[in-house]
Amino acid sequence: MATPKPTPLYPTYKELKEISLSDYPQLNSVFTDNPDWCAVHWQWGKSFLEYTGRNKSEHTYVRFRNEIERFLLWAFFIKQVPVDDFRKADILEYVDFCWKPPISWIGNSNLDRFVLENGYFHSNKQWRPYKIQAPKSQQNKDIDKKKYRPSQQTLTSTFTAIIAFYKYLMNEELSYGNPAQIAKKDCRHFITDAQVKEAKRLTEIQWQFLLDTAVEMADANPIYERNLFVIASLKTLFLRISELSERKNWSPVMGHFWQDENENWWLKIFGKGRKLRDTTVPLDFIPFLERYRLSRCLSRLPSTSENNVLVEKIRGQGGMSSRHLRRLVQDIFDNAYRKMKEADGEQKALKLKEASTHWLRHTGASMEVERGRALKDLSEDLGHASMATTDTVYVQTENKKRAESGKNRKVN
DNA sequence: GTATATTAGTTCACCTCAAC
DNA sequence: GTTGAGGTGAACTAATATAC
Repeated sequence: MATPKPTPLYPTYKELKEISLSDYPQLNSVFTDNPDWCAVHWQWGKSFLEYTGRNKSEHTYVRFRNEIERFLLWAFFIKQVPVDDFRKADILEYVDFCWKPPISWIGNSNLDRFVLENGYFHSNKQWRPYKIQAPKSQQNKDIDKKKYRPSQQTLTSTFTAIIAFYKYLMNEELSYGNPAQIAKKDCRHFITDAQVKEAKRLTEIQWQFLLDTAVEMADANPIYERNLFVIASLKTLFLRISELSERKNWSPVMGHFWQDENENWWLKIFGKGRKLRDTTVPLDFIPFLERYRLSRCLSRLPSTSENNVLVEKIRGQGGMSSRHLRRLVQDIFDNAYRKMKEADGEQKALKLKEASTHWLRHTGASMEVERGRALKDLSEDLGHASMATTDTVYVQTENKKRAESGKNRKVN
């Protein structure tokens, strides 16, 4: 039997909120051409996703939308059984499907689900529920679709989403059990991972090189003052890229730098999980703040009431999106990579090519650990809810001990 | 502390619009 | 009118908050 063609089921949250099926001709035909329960289940999915979009972060919406969409597509077209009739075995069957989806359900590029044309949202025929990601090293697009395998993380997320979906249905008294919860324990695709993670950080030398490059670029062309300020902030203040960017419920402004009664500088940060924190601002960082402010024709140091955006757009108004901030950082990485390759050879520069913005947070924090900063203080500056996170991710006390004790083993 | 749930970062492709 | 700064949507992986 030929595998049915997949079709998108849910648009973005903004579009879902005001969806009218008469504007979605192909989506609508899915319900007229299939058993009645399909339309009912689509409505269940819709209300679950609306609930997610309303109460959770936009990332969670996207995450759950993708999973619920796939799950329903499988139930509609492959299994052809209503999801409230599913047992553990059915969920396991679905996960096997996710582990190795049919080639015709895998794409290799990002495509819109729906295309607006003449006032109608047409389902994009090219869209696929799964996507194979070519590794950064091999950019050619003809990667073999048979090689598609979701990562362990992805598999976990799949379960998480379906479990959350069933929980919602149970609360609404639409389903009487949570088969996904039980199936997870029996899934044969999970492997226990005790591998030592490779540190995602730059060495002291690489960081120095990066900073020098940024300073040089800013000296040569003031347009790069912004890039310099961004990388200095990310590394020295251990920021996440999102914490510098404009978000729906928070706009970082210069006034978030403030001084306590002992003239210590602090920066107010709105972090992950809607947590507000103050991070210490070292004296060494102040000159970088000053030079960026002077390049923007602001006073040398910010005042508490100042509401100029923290990082300014060159064109347009308002704060920057995380996407473009990332590009600014990448620009410096690229330049530093080229320079280091010329100076010290490809091998030494390689890390600069691999590095991404989050590495700066890691680099800053790890260097603090090496300088002997108390774990508790560091944990507060990073904005972690628990010190255990700081230890496992940044310090890796256990691995260091193990490496040390294993180092001097003899061969004979 | 561990396991689970949620939220963020990464990368790609393509789009839009402000400033020259 | 170009052009490049900046935006959006997508699918994935990583980080980390929170429940247990």
